[in-house]
Amino acid sequence: MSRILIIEDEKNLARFVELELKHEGYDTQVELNGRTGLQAALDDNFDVILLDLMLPELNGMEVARRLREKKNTPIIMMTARDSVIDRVSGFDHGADDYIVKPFAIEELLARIRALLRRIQIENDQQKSNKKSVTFKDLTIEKDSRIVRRGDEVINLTKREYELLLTLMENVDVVLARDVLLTKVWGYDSEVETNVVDVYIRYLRNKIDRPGENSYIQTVRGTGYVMRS
Amino acid sequence: MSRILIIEDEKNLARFVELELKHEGYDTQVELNGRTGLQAALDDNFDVILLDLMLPELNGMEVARRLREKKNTPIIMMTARDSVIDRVSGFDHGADDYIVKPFAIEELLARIRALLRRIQIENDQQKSNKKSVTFKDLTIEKDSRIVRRGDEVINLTKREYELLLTLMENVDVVLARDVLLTKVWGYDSEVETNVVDVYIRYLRNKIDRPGENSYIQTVRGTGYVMRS
DNA sequence: GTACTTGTTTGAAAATATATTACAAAAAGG
DNA sequence: CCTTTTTGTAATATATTTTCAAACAAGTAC
Repeated sequence: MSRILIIEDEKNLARFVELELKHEGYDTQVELNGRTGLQAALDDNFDVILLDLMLPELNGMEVARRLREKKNTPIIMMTARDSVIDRVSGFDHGADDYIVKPFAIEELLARIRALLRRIQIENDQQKSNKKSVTFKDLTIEKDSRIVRRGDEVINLTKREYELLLTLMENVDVVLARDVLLTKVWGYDSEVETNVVDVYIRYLRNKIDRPGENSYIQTVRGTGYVMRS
Repeated sequence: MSRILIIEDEKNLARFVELELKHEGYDTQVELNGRTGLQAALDDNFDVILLDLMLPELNGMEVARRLREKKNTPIIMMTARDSVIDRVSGFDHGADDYIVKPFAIEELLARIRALLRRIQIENDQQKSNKKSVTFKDLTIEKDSRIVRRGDEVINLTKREYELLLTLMENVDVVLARDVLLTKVWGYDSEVETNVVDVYIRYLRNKIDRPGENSYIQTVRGTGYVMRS
């Protein structure tokens, strides 16, 4: 079930849209001003955000801009009647679609469906599309499988490479040993979890510089993480 | 078993719906007008209220509005087809879903199930789905497991972290020692309840500032709580 | 005030988690 | 085949955490 955040200060409209969306089976949340709306959008992972342009405390444009610094949650901007300028700058600030008030609920529903579909397709494509991954001065070129620390090329074995890639594709997410095990060794692997530790050590030997803190942090009792 | 209140003046329809709901295993009660319906809804704790829009003595909109002043019992509004205009124009009545008469009983059942599920999920999820949790100037980022008091990062062990998270996901709820034990140490843990006290102390040492009141309050004879 | 209950603090032992190492088995590359 | 490299295991060492229990402090009831 898709989750939709409604940021709208006109309570009646917010309530009405919420009801309609729930009726359609979406999971919704309403925030009545820009500040709490932005907070909710950052704290939580919504599939779509319906964002009013005119908001108290923090206007819609500003909410979109600040959200975009951290996240790519798709935004449908709700603007007052035909202000073309708003439209243009709305897109500039990271809206993915817009709808002009007053609108028929059916049109909104159609736009949400279209956006969800579009995002879905983009996501599928994008995952396999990123060509390189970076963490500080470490880079991985996926096509060539070349790993560099600064200018220096680092030779990794297959397992080492995949373990590092997994960690680097999840910067700031603590990954438990068994998660790493299924991601790198496969869901049906029957190796001891200790191999993860051993490979972390191999990686640390190859990528870290003596005296400096390791790029790969241990979170005792939980797993490993590369912290930005 | 879920309890459902049916507020509907057409006796045949009310009777039919009641029968079907009982057949599905719900516990039901019927009220035939708005006044007694509202009274019943206030007096008793139902899981869902089926509310007809057109009612004698007090119409559905008014029932919903007055109920909402006191309670958040989920409401499914039953509207006639031609009152669709009502919902579009300014309605602020506090329904959680609606169904248009005449409806197939299966649709009603599906909407009740969906609503019950939604409520359930909302209750749990608001806690566990968020990426971060906040209490005053304390924040927890769940992915990275980083805990901050203001700008300062606080290092917690696994147990400390889970205990704090549990307390912060239940702000203003007093949690008994044995509840904390099952939530943090697991339902089959066999440690003394005193370890909870010990860990509360560790947490206080790490998160409180000298001279200030502790963020974690003791409720003598009961347990601990973080009060907002 | 005294007895009693409940919560706090402590230090040390026990349990656990992680790091490190050496080595054998398996795979890859000639 | 033989050599080299990679992979996984197991044992040991080290570091950290968890737990317990006892002493102490603070409330509560009489």
